[in-house]
Amino acid sequence: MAKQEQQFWLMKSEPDEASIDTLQAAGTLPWTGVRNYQARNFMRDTMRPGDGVLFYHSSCPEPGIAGLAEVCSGPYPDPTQFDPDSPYFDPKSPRDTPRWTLVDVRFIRKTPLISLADLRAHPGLEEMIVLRRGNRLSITPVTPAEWRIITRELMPRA
DNA sequence: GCCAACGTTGGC
DNA sequence: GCCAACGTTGGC
Repeated sequence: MAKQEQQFWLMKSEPDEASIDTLQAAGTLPWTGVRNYQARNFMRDTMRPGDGVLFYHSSCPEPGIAGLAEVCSGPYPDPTQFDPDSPYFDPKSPRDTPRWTLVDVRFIRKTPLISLADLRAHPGLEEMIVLRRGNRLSITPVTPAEWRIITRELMPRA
């Protein structure tokens, strides 16, 4: 069987809810709460264990990449869609054909914050989806070239 | 708090 | 299937 190529992603999280420190403390976290079909489809159809993840802090005083993680499970139903006490409860999601799917993410390491300004200023990152005007997608693919630039040139040590 | 961008909903 | 209204995201 041919070895699958590693893929790369940027995943946004609001640090008030789950920061890189939350992930570090937990070790792994289920990526709950995604309620956007495009982002769900990435988790359900495309992500694989071992894929690299740029952990991004959004909607906070210092938005930017705060650490590295990796996908560590296959897709499975997001349990919060069935929990009436959860803010992510979706009463329209059928039990037998759950609407929302997630993957687990494992902590690798924290990094000094790479701000949006840092990303915008760095050659080779101009096309990153997260930098596009009006972008709201919480999970976006990162190209191997972008991953290499970010992890090798913007993250000191290793 | 503002507001641009964009996804979703629902009437028709 | 169109599209206006509405809600949410997320940087600033």
